[in-house]
Amino acid sequence: MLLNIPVLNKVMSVMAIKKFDANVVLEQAINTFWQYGYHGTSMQQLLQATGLRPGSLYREFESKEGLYLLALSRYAAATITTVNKRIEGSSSVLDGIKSILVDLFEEAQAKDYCGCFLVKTQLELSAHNESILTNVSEEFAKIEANYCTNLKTIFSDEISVHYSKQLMLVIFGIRVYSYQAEQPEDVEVFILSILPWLKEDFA
Amino acid sequence: MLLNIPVLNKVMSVMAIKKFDANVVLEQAINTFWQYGYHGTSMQQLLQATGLRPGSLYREFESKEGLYLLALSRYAAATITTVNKRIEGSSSVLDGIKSILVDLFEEAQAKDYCGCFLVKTQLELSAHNESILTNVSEEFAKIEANYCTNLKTIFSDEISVHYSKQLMLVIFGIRVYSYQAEQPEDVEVFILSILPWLKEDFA
DNA sequence: TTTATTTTTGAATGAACGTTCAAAATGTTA
DNA sequence: TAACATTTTGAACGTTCATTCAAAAATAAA
Repeated sequence: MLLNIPVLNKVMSVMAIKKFDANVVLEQAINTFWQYGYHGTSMQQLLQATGLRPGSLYREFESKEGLYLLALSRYAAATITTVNKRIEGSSSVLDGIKSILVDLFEEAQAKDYCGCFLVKTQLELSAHNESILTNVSEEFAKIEANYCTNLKTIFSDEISVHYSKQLMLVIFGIRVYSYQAEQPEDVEVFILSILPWLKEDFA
Repeated sequence: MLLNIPVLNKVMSVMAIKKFDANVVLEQAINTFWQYGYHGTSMQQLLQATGLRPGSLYREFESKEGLYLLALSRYAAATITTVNKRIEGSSSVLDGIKSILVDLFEEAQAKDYCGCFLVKTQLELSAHNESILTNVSEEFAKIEANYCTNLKTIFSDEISVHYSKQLMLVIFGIRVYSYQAEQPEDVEVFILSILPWLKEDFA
């Protein structure tokens, strides 16, 4: 295989091909970190999960922390994409948001449920690594801004800002409350009782 | 000092006195674990925080895990006590609850804010230790039941159950959302917009 | 085939981890 | 003072941690 990457007027050829797909490896790393946390995950676990040897993993990702940061930003990007796809695929913005919240509750019924990677990172690492805290906060700000943008197609700017704050708080609440045993009898009713404006559907 | 502890018809005398107060040590351990998490806290840190030598600490608490579990249950007990004292010291149950929520937001402004020890434990250790997960869930159930009991002095049983669920979700939400930068302009207004029933004051 | 370049391998490394325990210190009783 | 029960001490232990790097393998161009 010849890649023909022009670098400084030269043509580089690749003499050995990577045996692994970095995207797949990242996905596996996300799942491991997500479940066990940063300090709770050992390199051994990551090597096992990815099937890589230490040398290869370090050549590609620099360090455990480097791998974690990449996993984190990958996860954050996927989150926003998922939200928007869900809203687009719904009959209305409010219906989309409502179904996102209902799903959060229902995901939590899975026995391997492990909450939100961003939230877990925030709580675990806020005391260790200020830059990660900033990093995660920025991602949450993006997510909130994204909800706000969607709400502005229905509500005034002021109300959209307010509702998107409520939304974030409730999402965080669901993310933690879901760990507790049983689901409310009717999840949708419960959500609408906290965020009644989700009922008014301007579709 | 003679303690005179009767054990099996004998009188035991204490020949050497403990130099530390186990309650103080526990408090110091709580603060360290609370801030850095279980895996993020090393025995070295705990020895430094408590001023104990490894032998003394292990003689008293068995292991790192033993110390953590004791710290956790101590923290949980203090939580319920604090809630009830706050409600008792308020002009009404609803006013007490409202002020608890407002305080949660304001605590988060402290630069050494580290959220809720129980929530952090739940998120960090749910994948490692099923018994801790159960433990924490039980504590949350107690806290929810305690809110419910207080609400029943005002509302019907059914409504109290419902409202205490809302309350727990919102508390979790505040606990996580607070990490994000700025406080809402008017915290009380924000809280009342999510839990409007806190407004109706039957004092 | 030789040369060139990149990737994989995996044993080895030093540091940090949680934990132990024999010896010393402590303070009361006899 | 001697005998004792209890606590403190802290060096040492074996393990696991994240990480490294010289050597081998892989692949394509010359």
